[in-house]
Amino acid sequence: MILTEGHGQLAEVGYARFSARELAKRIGYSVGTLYNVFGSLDQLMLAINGVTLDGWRSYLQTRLLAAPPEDRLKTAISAYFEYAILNRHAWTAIYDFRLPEGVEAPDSYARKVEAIFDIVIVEIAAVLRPDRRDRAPALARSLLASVHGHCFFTINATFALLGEADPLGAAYARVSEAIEACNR
Amino acid sequence: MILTEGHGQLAEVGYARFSARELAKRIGYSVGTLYNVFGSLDQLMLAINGVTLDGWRSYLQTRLLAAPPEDRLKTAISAYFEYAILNRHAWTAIYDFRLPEGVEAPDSYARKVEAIFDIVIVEIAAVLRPDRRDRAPALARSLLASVHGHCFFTINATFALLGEADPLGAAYARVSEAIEACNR
DNA sequence: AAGATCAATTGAACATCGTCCAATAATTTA
DNA sequence: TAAATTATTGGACGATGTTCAATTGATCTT
Repeated sequence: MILTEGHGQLAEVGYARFSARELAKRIGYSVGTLYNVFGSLDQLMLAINGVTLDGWRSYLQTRLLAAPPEDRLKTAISAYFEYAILNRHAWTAIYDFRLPEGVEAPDSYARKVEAIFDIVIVEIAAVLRPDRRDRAPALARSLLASVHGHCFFTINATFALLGEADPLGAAYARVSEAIEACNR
Repeated sequence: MILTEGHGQLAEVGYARFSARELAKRIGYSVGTLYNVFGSLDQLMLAINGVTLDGWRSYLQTRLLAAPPEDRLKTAISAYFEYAILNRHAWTAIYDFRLPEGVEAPDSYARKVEAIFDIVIVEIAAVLRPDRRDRAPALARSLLASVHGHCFFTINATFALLGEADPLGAAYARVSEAIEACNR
């Protein structure tokens, strides 16, 4: 309940204007309680970003459920963009927020990231030649990065600045080429 | 001088811990002066990120000057990564910082981004079939996004978390495939 | 040289933030 | 019921972005 409200506030105002005090006000507790529960703002942010990751994974899964077999990859990429655009602030907060140097994210958080990654691995593997399926994880990582770049440049207006009219199409083209190259 | 010192502070402490008051202290002026000169923290950040963009472009150009003709693209991608890694904090600040909604970056800033983009266009065009050279701008935008994604996941530890051992190699593979596909 | 005009610079004041922690309230245990 | 444990509070602290009347410094006029 703290987390859903926190996620809500983050989605509204964005990472830069997110405030623990404001969240405390919204859930009807005092600031101190938030700190007793989470220990620090960093841990709270981590937990809220975890909610976003869960929602993102869930969105991808739902969209893929209704995807025609021949269009699953396109659906996955579209869903990636859609969630980011529909949840601009929460999505960008995943990348805006960084743990202090040296501190690394707990396993629970890493698993949420891996869960999204795993969805993509399956889809990539499905379109690879059977004897090349072992390349799916590495290819999925790389294509996830490519799609992320396209999505990020869409959301932070870099593409708009450069006059790119079809970021989604470009992302899909790059993914298709890579898979084709791997299957050749 | 304000800007170089500001860029220095940003490179040291990172965007999250950057402070106008601290910068004022470093340059021997008061906070108010900083605001008189730049109007707001946003404008100051924009100007400092502009310094980073200039440095980045300059780094790319320098590295390309010494690049063997057959390896120019690989050099460009490597240089992209190198600058980001060598200037973690300043580089990530380009993406951490965002203007308030509705406000867009001034032309001077857009031109700095385009300058980096233009460097890549030239290199892409050089490896495209002459009759496909018109695709260079769009392809450059897309490949820049792909490389950015790989670089970003390298720096924010997503790749480390996923066990990716060779992000640069992956980025280069994706770029090569796209160019090959375009030339086919 | 003195006075007047303009520009540059200051730093205190304000609201807000993350963080801490002794004090208080609520609940559980004995 | 009394004691012990847990949950919650909210004021205090230092630091932040931002503003702006007051001050200093420079330039020009006469």
